[in-house]
Amino acid sequence: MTQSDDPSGAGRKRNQRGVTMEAVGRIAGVSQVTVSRALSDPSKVSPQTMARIRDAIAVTGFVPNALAGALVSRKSMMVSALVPSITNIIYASMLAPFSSELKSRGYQILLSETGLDPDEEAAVVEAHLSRRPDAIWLTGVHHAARTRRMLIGASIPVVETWDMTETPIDLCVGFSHAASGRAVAEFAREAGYTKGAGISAGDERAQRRLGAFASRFRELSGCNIPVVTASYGSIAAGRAMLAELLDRRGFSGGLVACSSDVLAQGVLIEAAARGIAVPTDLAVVGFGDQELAETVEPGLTTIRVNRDAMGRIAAQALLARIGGETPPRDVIDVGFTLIRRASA
Amino acid sequence: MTQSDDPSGAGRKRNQRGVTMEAVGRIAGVSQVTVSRALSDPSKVSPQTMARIRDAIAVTGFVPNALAGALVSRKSMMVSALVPSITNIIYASMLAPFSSELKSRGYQILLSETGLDPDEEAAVVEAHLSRRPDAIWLTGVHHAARTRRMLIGASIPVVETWDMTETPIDLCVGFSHAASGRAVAEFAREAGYTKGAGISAGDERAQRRLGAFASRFRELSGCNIPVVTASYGSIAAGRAMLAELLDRRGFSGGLVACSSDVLAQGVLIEAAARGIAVPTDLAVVGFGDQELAETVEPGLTTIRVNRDAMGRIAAQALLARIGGETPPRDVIDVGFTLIRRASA
DNA sequence: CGCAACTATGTATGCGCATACATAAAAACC
DNA sequence: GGTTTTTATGTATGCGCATACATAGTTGCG
Repeated sequence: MTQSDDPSGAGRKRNQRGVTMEAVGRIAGVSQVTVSRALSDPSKVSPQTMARIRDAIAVTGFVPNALAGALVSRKSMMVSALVPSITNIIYASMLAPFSSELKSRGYQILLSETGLDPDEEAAVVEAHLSRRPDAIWLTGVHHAARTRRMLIGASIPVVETWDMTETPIDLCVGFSHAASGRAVAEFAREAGYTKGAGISAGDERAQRRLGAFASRFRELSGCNIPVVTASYGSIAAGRAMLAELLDRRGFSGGLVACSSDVLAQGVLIEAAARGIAVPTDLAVVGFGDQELAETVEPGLTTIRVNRDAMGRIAAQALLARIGGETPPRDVIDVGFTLIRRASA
Repeated sequence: MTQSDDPSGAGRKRNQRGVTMEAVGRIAGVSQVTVSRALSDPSKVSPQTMARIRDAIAVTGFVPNALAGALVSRKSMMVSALVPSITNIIYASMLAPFSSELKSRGYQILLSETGLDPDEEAAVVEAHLSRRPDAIWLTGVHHAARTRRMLIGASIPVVETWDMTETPIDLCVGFSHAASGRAVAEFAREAGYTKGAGISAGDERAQRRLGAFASRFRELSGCNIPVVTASYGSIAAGRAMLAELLDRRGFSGGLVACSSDVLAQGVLIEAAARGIAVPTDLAVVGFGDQELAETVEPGLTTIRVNRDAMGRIAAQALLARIGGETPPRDVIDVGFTLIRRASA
């Protein structure tokens, strides 16, 4: 018995701040279900009752317990989002439209960083699944076997983003990193650059872009080009890697493809510091089309990926799946565009 | 009766993918509680039983339902984080250490963007409280009255960050925006700048910084200085605002204080485009000490705020409160530092 | 050997809500 | 005016787990 052995009537002391629908109902003179209905579908409740319930809610400061609601209804109204890093604007800028699209439909975001390690991702996925999200967003398409198993077992909609695969766990919204690298090589050829080099960050996708760039460049020009790898894509790393190419790799000009705009900005700064003219003596191509690409001097030629669309489309695909629809395609390639500015 | 009227034995069809502790226990030959104990405190279960349970979990792919656990234990192991925008590196870089600190203690982050509108924040706070977080992080100290009421009513630890107040809802970890603005004015005086101007983003905290800068500048130099406001702190806005100052506000040199490093970068770019020498003809001071401040040319003089410490300290303060400790101080000022580089 | 203390497990219960089903009263219909 | 339909509400139930309490079996100790 929760209430009945509390003769004082108010039944309040049992837990300091636990206003429930039961308590609201008692004040409004109705039962718990009626309160529940008033909140989920006011048309099912008479206007007078509605008013009394509203007053009771205001008086008590009642906030419904979504945990209990989720437990019984099997709908948590939460969507998990797993990104490698929230401080990386690339991921954050996909997350923002994703999140806002879902918020407008009443969903909340359970966010975690996974780093770039598949095992860490698996642990995070497990923690998230224990919260019973209604859907889940993953960054990338390479996951631990256990991750795939858990996600399939959970039988919830899953969207993998920021990459392409023929075999999605469920849905995939992204683009081909290899194709973007090749596009830069093809641009280099068309623009007449016969020498080249690459600067990559250490993560697998960056290396895939630069690897594809280098091998396509070789196919088209017949010559091998140096690719150097920084552990992390910072401006400082971009400067250091250009120095490395020039001072120790025998690179002496041509087109430098970078795995991110930030690295490319470092290259521009180092070139300026050395008095190397861009694009005359050195051409630079970035990746990402962040704001800085347009504003640095010279403007940065780069690959634009529609991150906003990716976030939005991923959210819509999940919402459709949650609604039981079978989407026409499991895999959506949002593509990319090479934006030519002054740097190459 | 959940199981007993299912004569087929396995008792599985009732809900496609709902492996429960009950089901795991049936396979391992123990009861539901024993499974619960095995997971929460293995020392309470015999090694043989533990092994059987582990096998059963592996076979079924069981993932505990944290919603149910949270409902009964009244501990959700979730912490809410409310930030104005996740794409703003300022907030994201506080969030990252905050999140990682909490993750190491088993907490997950429920994240939402609030924008800069107090009413929107109130709605988000309500949605979060319905999920019964064990604590909550807010950005800023100005909230709707309803927000304060809800948070006090929820009786959970609350930390307000990225600002200072004498009257925190619960805890406050931040710094004084006004003091940072005054510090720039005092630096200007000491460095010998007698003329000045300000460029602010539209949000209240930015305006507070620039307002304090302008009034302190006036106190020290006796002259009024123009302050222009951009709705949003972008590079393009920084360029446009410098143009505005020069072309329409009669500003002709001296020190320009900007409410963010990004705006300051725009100023540097516009100055370069106009052939104005920095710092000789125009001195520039930013705010935030983002990576670009160190790498742009000339290096940007700016205010550094230890965002990493703020995130970490806020997390630790919340954890202490959750653990029932009474912290020595409710309000922690992490301060700021003026970093002098070449731009001023 | 007898009783206390401990170990390993089980039974009972309810967290707060949504859902299925039941019911009373009012409205609609021929 | 009686029957059907609709409206407004209530009763009963259980989601999956943690917690309090109960109960065998086991060990310790004088």
